[in-house]
Order: sequence, then C-alpha cells, then structure tokens
Amino acid sequence: MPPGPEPRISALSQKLAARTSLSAAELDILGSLQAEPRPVATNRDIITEGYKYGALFVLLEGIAIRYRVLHDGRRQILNIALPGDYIGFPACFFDTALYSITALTDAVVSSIPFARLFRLFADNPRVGAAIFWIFSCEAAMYAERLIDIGRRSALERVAHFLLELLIRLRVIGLADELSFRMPLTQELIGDILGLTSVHVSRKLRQLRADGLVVIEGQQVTISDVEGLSALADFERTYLNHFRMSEALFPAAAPPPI
Amino acid sequence: MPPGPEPRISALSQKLAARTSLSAAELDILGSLQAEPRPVATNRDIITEGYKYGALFVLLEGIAIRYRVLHDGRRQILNIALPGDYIGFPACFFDTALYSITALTDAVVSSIPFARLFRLFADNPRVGAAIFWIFSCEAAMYAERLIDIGRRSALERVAHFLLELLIRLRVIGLADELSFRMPLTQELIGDILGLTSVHVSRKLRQLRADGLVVIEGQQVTISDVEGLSALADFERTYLNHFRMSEALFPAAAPPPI
DNA sequence: CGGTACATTGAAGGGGCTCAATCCACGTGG
DNA sequence: CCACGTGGATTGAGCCCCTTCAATGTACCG
Repeated sequence: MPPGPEPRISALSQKLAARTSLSAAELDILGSLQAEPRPVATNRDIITEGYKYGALFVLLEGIAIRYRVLHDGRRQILNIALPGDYIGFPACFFDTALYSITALTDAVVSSIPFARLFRLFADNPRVGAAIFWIFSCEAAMYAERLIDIGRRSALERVAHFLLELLIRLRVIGLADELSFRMPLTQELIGDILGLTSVHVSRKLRQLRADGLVVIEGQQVTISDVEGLSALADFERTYLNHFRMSEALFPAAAPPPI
Repeated sequence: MPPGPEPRISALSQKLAARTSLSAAELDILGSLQAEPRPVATNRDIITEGYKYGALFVLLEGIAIRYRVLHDGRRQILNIALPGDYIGFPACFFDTALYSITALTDAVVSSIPFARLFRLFADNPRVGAAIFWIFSCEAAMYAERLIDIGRRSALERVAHFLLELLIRLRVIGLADELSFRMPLTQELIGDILGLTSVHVSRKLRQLRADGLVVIEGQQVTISDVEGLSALADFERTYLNHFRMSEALFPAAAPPPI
C-alpha cells in the first residue's frame, strides 16, 4: 500500500485500537480506504442538506458540527465531529442529505466512495464489521444526547457534555488526563444541549463555583471527576460501554455461495 | 426458498418497496434472512441492557420501545419500534447492550445472526446496501427526535409525533389515510417526547380544541393535516426525504480481489 | 479608537413540572 | 348486581427552571 499521509489517520486508528480488537494491519487497511485529503475552511459546509452524495468522509483534522435549522431560525446541533470521526452517516445514505455538516475550525477531510466501502465487506469482513461498529457509535451518541436533553436538567447536561468531550478527546490523544481545549462558544454549546447561551453561561459558572471545573479561556480542567460524574450520571454511559462486540467479527473466512 | 410465514415479512417489505428500488426478488432475499419467529409477551424484554448479543432482531408483529432509565427513575424512550423495524442497532453491536428493548404489546420477533448479515454483503451487495440504509433510518429517527426535544415546544412535539406515527404506520399498512390506532399511554408519549404525562394530556387536549385532531379511545384521526404539519414544521422532515440514495447501490458486480 | 464577537449579569415572564384531587372504564370477587 | 380496586386521563393551583430582553464588560482586531 502507498505510504500516504501517515500521521493523519492516527486519530481514527487510536480510537479503534482502544475500543476494538483490530490488529495494526487491519487498522492500516481501514486507513487506506481514504483518498485525497482536502482542506475545508472555517464555516464551510462539508455536507449540505438537500444535496446528493456518493461518498462518506473522514474528518482528519479540526472540528465540525451536524445540525438542522428550523424555519424560524432555531438551530439544533445533532453532534460534534472530532478528528477521526466518520462524517456522512446517516446523512449521505439518503436520496438527499438530511442535514448539513459544517467545519467549525479549519479542517481536513478525506472521502470514501460507497463502492470502496462495500468492497471491504467481501475483501476483509473483520474490517467491514468495524465499519458497522463505527456507525453504531454515531447512532449511540445520538441516543445519549437524546437522554441528555429529554430527561436531564441544564446543569446535568452541561456536566455530561464536558465529560463526554474529555473522554472523546482523550481517546484520540487531544486531551490530557483531566483537561482539554474547547474552542466552542457558549451559543454553540447551547445549540447542542437544547439550551440558550445565557443559561449555559450561568450553569458553567455554577459548575465553577461548586469547584467541579476550572475554565481559563478555552482551556477546561475537570477538578472533581467524581463529583461531576455523579452529577451527570456518567459512569455507566460512556466510560467502558463503547466497546465493540466481539460477536460482530466473523468466526472464519465466509463460506462460498 | 422455503414458503415460510409469508405475511409476516410484509411490513418490512412494504417499507423497503416504498423507499428503495429493491426488486421483489431482492426483498425476498432480505426476508429470508430471518429465522425462527418467536413470540414475546407484553412487558418482556427483547434485549436487556448490559447483556451480550450475537444477532439482530426483526419485529414482525407488535410494538416495542428502546429506553434507558436513569438512576433516579427518570426514563427516556429513545424510539418506538413498529412491525418491520430492525431491532438491535446500535445496542447489540457493543460489547454489552447499551439499552433495553421491551415489548409494549404481545409481539413476534425473529433473529438474524451477525454472520448471516455479513455474508449478505458478499453474496448480494444491493441487499447489503439496503441493510446499511435501514440502519441509517434508525439513526435519522434519533436525530429527528433530538431536534424535536431540543428545539420544539411541547405542542409542536406532540403534533410532530402524531404525524410521524401516521406516516410510519401508513407505510406498513397499519394506518388509513388520516387515522390510526395508538395503543400508547400518555405517560409513554411523555417519556418519548421528554415531557410529563400531565403535560401531554394538556397538549393533546389543546390539539383537539384547535380542531387539528380527533381522539376517540385509542383511535387517532388527523382532521387538519395542513394545520398540524405547519405547526410541527413537518413537511421537510419525513414526508419525502427518507428515500434511499441510489448512489449506495454498487454499479455492477464487485470486482474480484 | 471604534467595531465586533463573546461572556456575564439582572429582571421579568412563561412554559412545563409537581402535587393533588377527581373522573372514568374496566375487571374482579362478593 | 354491586362494591371495590386499579390504571389511566383530566383538571386545578402553585412553583421553579429556563427563556427573553437588555445592559454591561471584555478581549481582540481592523
């Protein structure tokens, strides 16, 4: 396989290495699916609602958001995409994309044509299974956010969100043990959590006053993980449960037709 | 292929026939994946949070819910499964299932082992692509619910929910043009929409008072589709956008390795 | 130095919640 | 046939969380 931009696939590889039992060789196969890294400037769409697509994308660098804007201007952000995340599931699989994905920062993406994706299932079923699992993670994050917004208070939501970011960034090597950089405005966080920016400001302040977190500019430090986790009902959710089921892997080479 | 319980796969087939370009033969292949229909009594789990699974399930008859209960008893229902829906994505793809799925009514399910699923991608890529698309629909419904709960008022949510049920039931032949049977308590609806049962009661009453719907027992009739759709910002969301992208289909037989 | 974007804070209002009572349909056992 | 219990729907009163509107502060940048 060609040498390719090796460091760029590291976020995806790190994530899968931590959560699946794929071998280094298999991770390389997955990484080699990607073609032609392409820069995307801040505030440019990677995917635009209503358009047709024939490929998935991988976010190699930067941060992006999936969102929908209602007719009266209210916006709900569905998810934040971090380096190593697949972009385009499920939006791209529909006749016309169901929502937009926009780069929040300068970003780099790489595309994976559907045809290439499907060939993988025949060529390497174990890696194909991992793709399934990656999509499961996307769906599961929607579900977790649903629980968040549907049944948790504003304070719990903000606490949960900070912990989610910490874990996700840590897996891809972009966070220290207890701190990370969060280049998000409070309005953005509000649109993610179904709150107003004003209220996010108040709740962040409350978390600081309670000694649970420290925020200096964009730098966030969790000063009391236990307290924050208890507040957000966090342990069960993310910490250990996002591991791929071994049952997904085919036991041996698939039998002929 | 064996004759099998032909009418039982009809809900899934109807849905796919309406939203994809699969042929009747391909629909049969998809239907033949299922094995051993199994009855599940009311209030019994089909999938239990924390357990391991090696298969997906298809709901052939009845209604089921996916949900999570927080430590203090608050419950969020993630989704309602109707006949023809796949169950187990994404829950089953993780090391231990992320949430439970319980039958609300007496139900019939059928299992599809992962191995069987994966063989399909090699044997029949077009049908394999449809499986991908089915999972995309699950994820998209989570996203739609997220937008609902995050950025819509209680009245809009209830209106949106009734329209969603109407469309979903109509596709599988369980609703007339404008009416359907809804065997759901208001507490259930509340747990779906992130509201209390008391408030659901009030908002349903308001919809009735405004002449938008008529409710007699479990029978729901939409008396003003236009008005209800406008209230719920509905058109764009579900009506025509849940069609499978043709780009997902491989252009020809996959080339050999 | 003025302009823009973002965070912060206060005051007031409202949407949805909590608590509680009532009603109704239904099933069960006397 | 009726008394009783149960689960669900309805309605009212009061409260509180979050929103709205607005003003102020602050960093950054031309």
